[in-house]
Amino acid sequence: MAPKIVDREERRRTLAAAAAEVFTEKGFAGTRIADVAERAGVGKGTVYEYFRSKEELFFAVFEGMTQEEMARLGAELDRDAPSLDRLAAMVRSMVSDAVAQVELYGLTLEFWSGCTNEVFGEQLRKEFSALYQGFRAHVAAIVRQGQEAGELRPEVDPEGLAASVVGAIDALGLQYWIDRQVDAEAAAEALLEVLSAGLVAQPRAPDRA
Amino acid sequence: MAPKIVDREERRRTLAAAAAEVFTEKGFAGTRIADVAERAGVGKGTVYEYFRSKEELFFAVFEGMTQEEMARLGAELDRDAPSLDRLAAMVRSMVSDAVAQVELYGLTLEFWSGCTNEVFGEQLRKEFSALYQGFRAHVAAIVRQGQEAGELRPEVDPEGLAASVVGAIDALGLQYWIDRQVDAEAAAEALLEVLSAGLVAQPRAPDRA
Amino acid sequence: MAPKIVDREERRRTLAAAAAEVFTEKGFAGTRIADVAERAGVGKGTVYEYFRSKEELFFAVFEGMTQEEMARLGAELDRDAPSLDRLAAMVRSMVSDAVAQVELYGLTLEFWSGCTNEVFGEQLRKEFSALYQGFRAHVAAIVRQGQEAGELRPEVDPEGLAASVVGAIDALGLQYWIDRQVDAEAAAEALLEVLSAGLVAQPRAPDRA
Amino acid sequence: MAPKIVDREERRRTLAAAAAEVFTEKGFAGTRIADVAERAGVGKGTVYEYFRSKEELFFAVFEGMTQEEMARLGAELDRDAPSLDRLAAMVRSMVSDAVAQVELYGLTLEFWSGCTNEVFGEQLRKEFSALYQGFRAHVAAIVRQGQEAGELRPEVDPEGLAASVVGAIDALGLQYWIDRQVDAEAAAEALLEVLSAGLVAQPRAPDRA
DNA sequence: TATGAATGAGTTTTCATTCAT
DNA sequence: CATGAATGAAAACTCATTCAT
Repeated sequence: MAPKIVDREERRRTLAAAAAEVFTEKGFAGTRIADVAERAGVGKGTVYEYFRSKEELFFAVFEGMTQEEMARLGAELDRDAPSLDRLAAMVRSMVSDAVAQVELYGLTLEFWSGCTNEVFGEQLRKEFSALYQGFRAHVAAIVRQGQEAGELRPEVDPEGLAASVVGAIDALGLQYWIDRQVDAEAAAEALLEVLSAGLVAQPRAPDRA
Repeated sequence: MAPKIVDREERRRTLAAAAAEVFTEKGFAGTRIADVAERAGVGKGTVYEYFRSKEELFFAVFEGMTQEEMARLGAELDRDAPSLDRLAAMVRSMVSDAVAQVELYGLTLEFWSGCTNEVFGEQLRKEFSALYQGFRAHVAAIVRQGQEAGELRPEVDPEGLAASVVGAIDALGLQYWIDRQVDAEAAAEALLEVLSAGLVAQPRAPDRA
Repeated sequence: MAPKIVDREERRRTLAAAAAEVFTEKGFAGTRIADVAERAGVGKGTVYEYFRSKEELFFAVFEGMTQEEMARLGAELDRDAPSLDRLAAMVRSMVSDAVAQVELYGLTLEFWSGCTNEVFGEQLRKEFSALYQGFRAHVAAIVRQGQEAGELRPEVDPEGLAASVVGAIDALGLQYWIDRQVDAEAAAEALLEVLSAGLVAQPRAPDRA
Repeated sequence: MAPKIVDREERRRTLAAAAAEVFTEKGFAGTRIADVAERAGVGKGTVYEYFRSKEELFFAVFEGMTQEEMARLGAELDRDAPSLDRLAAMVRSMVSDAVAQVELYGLTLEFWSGCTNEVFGEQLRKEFSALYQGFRAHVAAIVRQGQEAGELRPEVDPEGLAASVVGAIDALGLQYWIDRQVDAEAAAEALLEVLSAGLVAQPRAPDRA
C-alpha cells in the first residue's frame, strides 16, 4: 500500500535508536550529528532526510522514551490485588527496571537538563510535566482505591504520597547511577517496609481484642 | 610599587556567582563565556584571569553549591529532640528550601548532566557521590539513633530508608521545578505522615489493653 | 548513492600549494587559516577537512618541499663525468635554482625557525637533519669517487668538504634573498674556481716535465 | 650627572637579555611579554616602560646581537700576517664560536624568519643586508690584500669567494645546530685545506716556465 | 534517496597593551 | 617608576546544515 511510508517510519526509529545511544554516552551537546550517522551506519546527510535538525532528533528520542515509560506504567494498572501489594509491585518493578537499565539515566538527565534549552526546553518541560502527572495520578489512584476499600489509612493525602513515592523511585535510580555501591533495591524494600506499616489501616481488631 | 590590590578569592566568588546565574538560565552548553562576563560586568578576558576554562568555571560553581549544601546539612545535626521530630524538621526544611529556591534546580540538573561530560564528568560524579553519601549517612544516623533509643522500629533498614527519603526530598523539588502546580510541601507532609505512622515503634500498650 | 567524488589527495596538494604561498609571504605565525582558505578559493572549514590543524598544514607543506628537493638531488647522481665536473654541475644547478626561486627562501626560513616550535619542532628537526645528511652524503660521494679515481686530492676530508660546499650553496641563496645585489652565481663560480684549483690532484708530472 | 639615563640604558639591556633567552627558547611568536617579564624578574608593565612593543623589544635584541657580531669581526682585522693565515684564523674562530654558542642559532633563525614580518621585516632585512655586506667586505679585503701581496691567486673573484666562505661558515653552524653529529670544525678544516691549496698562488710551474 | 564535501557562523581562548594605583 | 588587573581584538577550530551529484 504505502511501503515507502512504513520504510520511513522504520528508518526514523533506527536513527533515533542510534542517536539515543550516542546521546547517552556523550550528552546532547557532546554529540555530533556525524557521530549519530556513523553509529547508524549511514551518511551524515541521511540523518537530515529524517530529522529537520539535531534538536528534532533529540526530541524524537525523548518522545520514544516517554512513550515506552507510559506503556510500561499502563501495563500494570488493571489488577485487583490489595492496594499495598499493587503499590509494592509497582515500586519493585520500577526500581528493578531502573537498576537493570542504569545507563539510561545518562539519557534521562540529558532530557532533564534539556529543559533549559532555548529551542526545545519549553516542549520538554511540558512533556515531562505530563509524564510525571501521569505517574503521580497512577500511584494516587492506587492509594485512593486502597483507602476507599478501607485497606489504607484515610488520613494520608494520596496525591502527596504519590509524589513522594514516585520521586523516591526516580531518585533511587539516580543514586544508583551515580554510585553503584548504593543498593537501590534494598532501599526500595526499606521504603515499602515503612509504607506498609504506616499506610495500612490499623488492624484494630487485635487492638480491640 | 603599589599595584592595584584585589582580593582574588573574592573576585572569583563574584564571577562564579554571575556564572551560576547564567548557567541556571541557559545551561552549561548554552552559556557563552561572554555571557558570564557581561553578567558580571567585566570583560571577557577577565573571566579567564580567574578561571582557566569554561569547565573550571563550571566546576567552581558546582563546588560552591556543594559546600553550601554540606554546610546547611551540618547545621541541623546537633539537636537531641526525638528522632522523628528531627527527621521531620529536616525534611520540611529541605523541601521548603527547595521550593524557595526552585530556580537552582536548573543549575543542579546541569551538574547532573555534566556527569557525562568527557572533561570533568568523572570529578563531578565523585563529588556527587560523596554529597549523597553524606546526605544518606546523615539521615541514616538519625534513624539509627531513633532505633537505639527505642523510638523507631528496629526492623527498618536505616540506610535504605535514608536513600529513599533523601531521594524523595530531591525529587519533590524537581517535580515542583517542572510543574509549579505540584505542592511539594504538601507531598512532604504526606510522606511524613506515613513515616511517623510506619516508623514509630508501636506503642504496644494499647495492643495489650 | 553517488556522492560527489573528490580526489582527496589532489585536493590536499592544492591546499598545501596555496598554503605554501601564504606561508612564504607572511610566515607561519603571520598566516591565518582564513588567508590560506581565501588563497585557495575555499571556505575556512574546508581547510580543516584536509588538515587537522595549522601545524599539520605547515608540516605538509614542508614535506612537499623536502620531497621535491630530494628528487631534484637524486636526478643528477647517475653520470660518469669527471668528479669535478659533476660537482661543478651540481653547484651551478643548485645555485641557479636557488636564484630562480628566491622567494622560496622565505618559506625555507620559516621551516628552519619552525624547528623551535613546541608542537612540531622535533619532527622538523629530524627531517632537516635527514635532508642535510642526504645532501652531504651526495656531495661526499662525488668527492670520494673522485679521490678513488685519482682525480681529486686524497688529503681532503670528503665529509667535511661536503658540509662546507652544501652550506655555501645554501647560504649563497640566502644572501641573495636578503640582498638582490649579491651575485650568487658569480660567487659560486669563485668557489668552483678555488675548488678546482684546490681539489684537483696536482698534475705535477706535466709541470715538472 | 644623568644617573637616570644610565639606569634606563642598563635596565633596557637587562630586559633585552632576558628577552633574548626567551626568544631563543620559544621563538618570537611563542614568546609572551609575560614570559620575558618573569624571566627578568619584573612586572609585565615594566617591560612597556622600556620598550614600546613586543616588536621593538625583538628588534632591540637583534641590534644587540648584530653589534656584538660586528665587534667580534672588527677585532681581528688589524693583523698583518699572511692573508691565508688570517683567513684561516677567522674561519676557525667563527666556526668555533658558532659551535660554542649553538643555542644562539635558534635566535638567529628567529631573526631571519622575522624578515617576513609585516611590522619590522623591512628593517630586519636591511640590517641583515648590511651585516652580511660587512662580513663579505671583510673577507674580500683579506683576499684582495693577499692577491695584491702576490700571496693569493689573482684569478679568484674576492667578492665571490668572500660570499662563499662567509656562507659556508654560517651554514656549518646551522648544520651543527640541527644535528650535533656534524663536525663543523672538521668541515671547516676541510674547507681550509682546499682553500689553501686552491687559493695560494702556485709558486712553481709558472715560476719555472 | 543517499551521500559526504563544502561552508561559515559562532565559540573558546590567548595575549599584547593600557592604566589605575 | 613599577605593577598587575583588566580588556577586547584576533585567531584557531568545531560542527550543524546545505546541496551537488
